[in-house]
Amino acid sequence: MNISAAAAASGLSSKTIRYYEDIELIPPASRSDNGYRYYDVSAVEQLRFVHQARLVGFSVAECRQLLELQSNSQRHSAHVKSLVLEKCDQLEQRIKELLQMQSMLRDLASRCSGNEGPDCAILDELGRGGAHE
Amino acid sequence: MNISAAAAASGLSSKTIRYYEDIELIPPASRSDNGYRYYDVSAVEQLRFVHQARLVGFSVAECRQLLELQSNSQRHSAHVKSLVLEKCDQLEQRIKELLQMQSMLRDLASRCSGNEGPDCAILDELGRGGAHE
DNA sequence: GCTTGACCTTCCAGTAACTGTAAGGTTTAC
DNA sequence: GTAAACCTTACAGTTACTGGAAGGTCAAGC
Repeated sequence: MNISAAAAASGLSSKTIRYYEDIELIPPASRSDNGYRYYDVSAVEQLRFVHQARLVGFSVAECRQLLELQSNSQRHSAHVKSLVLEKCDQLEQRIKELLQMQSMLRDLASRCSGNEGPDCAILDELGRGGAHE
Repeated sequence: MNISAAAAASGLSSKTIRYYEDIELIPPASRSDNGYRYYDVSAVEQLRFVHQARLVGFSVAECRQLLELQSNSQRHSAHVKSLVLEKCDQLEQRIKELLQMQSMLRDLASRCSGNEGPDCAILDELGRGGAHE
């Protein structure tokens, strides 16, 4: 299939597939006589693999690692699992940070009357370095 | 005070302060005779303002808006408040996404035995596009 | 046979928000 | 007088794409 069909089947965009080939995350696609990229079932599966890995939060560099593990029959599944659990922890950390930001924002909003006048506790607090907690 | 003292007082790095000046987020700092940037109390307050706004999740472009509002005595505090509440919603959305990623990862991890063998449900699932939910 | 639209190709630039590094001037302390 | 610790500018690199230009190819319809 051509690149746009492979894109549809994998969930990536054509542009992104070309980009991944460019940075050598995936091997160069084979080509039809006209020079168009051509993808078979296993190539599409690899694209889907990368797409899914990105969706759950792995960076492109980490996807590279995962692809290496996938093609390595000497791998230990414990290694793969530890990458997943580590990513889990990173997400947890990030979620905590976002929750804290959100609570600071809610706190700021609650102090502001939100009317037609210029007096604003939010601006005052930010200027004083007042986003605490 | 010099830039490094201003950095310490505002929470930004010297590099970041120069960068903000470069992109005209903040006005050019005044200069001492030797050409060094010089910051007075109100300049530092502005730096702190930006730092705090970034900390709670505003983009640089949004910081620009906030600084404009801060310097505009005709502002309505309702406007500021609505920016804060909107950012709150965006954070909530992002947190939901991260939670979902995390739950997909946990699900993947739970299916993998994590031992010395190569068989790995995580790699299988990613290849099948199996990170669902 | 020709045109039109939807594909495909490559290549280069831009995005966000910095950070790193190089090359060099200044100040301060010993 | 020299070394450490500042400061300056300018340019490249990071992450993960996305947009756009310029041009080749293919299938359908007239």
